[in-house]
Amino acid sequence: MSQLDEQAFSHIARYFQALAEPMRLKILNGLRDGEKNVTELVEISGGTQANVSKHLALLRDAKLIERDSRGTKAYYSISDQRIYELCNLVCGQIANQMSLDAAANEAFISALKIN
Amino acid sequence: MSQLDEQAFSHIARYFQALAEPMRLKILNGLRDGEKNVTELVEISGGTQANVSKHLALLRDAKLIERDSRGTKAYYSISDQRIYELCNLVCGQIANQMSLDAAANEAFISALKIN
DNA sequence: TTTCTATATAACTATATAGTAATGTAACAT
DNA sequence: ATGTTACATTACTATATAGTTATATAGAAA
Repeated sequence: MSQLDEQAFSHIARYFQALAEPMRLKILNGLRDGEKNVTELVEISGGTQANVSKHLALLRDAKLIERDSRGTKAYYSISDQRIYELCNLVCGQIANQMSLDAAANEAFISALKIN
Repeated sequence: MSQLDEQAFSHIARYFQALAEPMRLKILNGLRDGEKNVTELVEISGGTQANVSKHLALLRDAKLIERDSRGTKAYYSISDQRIYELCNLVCGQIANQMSLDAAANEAFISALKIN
C-alpha cells in the first residue's frame, strides 16, 4: 500500500469522523435550510454554547462548514450540499438493516431523512 | 427534537464512526473484489492479526460486513455495496477541497477512488 | 490424543475527544 | 469609559477506542 494510499485513507477517515457525532449531525441538519448564527444553533441543537462552538470549530476544520462573521454574530453555513447525499445514503442503509414493524419502520425512516 | 430524532442521529453517527478509521477503510477496500479470509486481510492491510480481528468484529457489529465460517477459516464480505458510493462521495468532496498542483492532485484523486 | 493452523478475545496502555465550567475577547450600545 | 451581547478558548474530567501482547478456542491433520 503506497504512501499516497495511506494518506488517502486517513483523509477519508477524518472526513467520516467529523460526521460521526450526533450533536454535529444535529448542527448540520440545522443548517439544512441556510446559514444560522451560533445562538440559533445552540437553541436548535439543545447543546451548551461552549460545546456547540467547539463542534462548529471542528466542522470548520474539516471544511464541512464556513463561517461568516457579521458584527458581533457568527453565521455558519454548509460548504458542500453533497453532505446530505452522504447522510441519505447512510439512512437508506440503516433503514434497510432495521427490522421494525411497518409503522415504526416508516417513522424511523422519515426521522432518518435529515434532508 | 423528538426522541426518535435523537435515536436517528445516534444511529447515523455510529454508522459513520465505523467508517472513520483508516485501517477499517483499508479492510473494506480489500473486500471490494469479494470475500477474503482474515489472514488475507491481515496481509492486505499490513495490520496485526489481533487488530484486524478486532476491526472485523466492529465492522460486523455495524453490519457493514458479514462473516462466513468455513472450516478453520473465516471469510468476510461486504454487506452492502453502497458503502463504496459513500466513500466515492467523500472522495469527490475531499478532492474538491484540496488545492494541489495538477499532477499531485490527479494522483491524489485516483488514490482516493477506492472503488 | 497431540499438534498445528486460523481466528477470537482479554487485559492492558496510550491517545483522542465529548462535555463542562470558567474565562477571554471583540463588537456594539449606552 | 462601561456594560452587554455573542462567541471562542482554556483547563479539566470522563469515556471511548486503537494497538499490543498474551492467551483461548475450534477445526483439521497426524
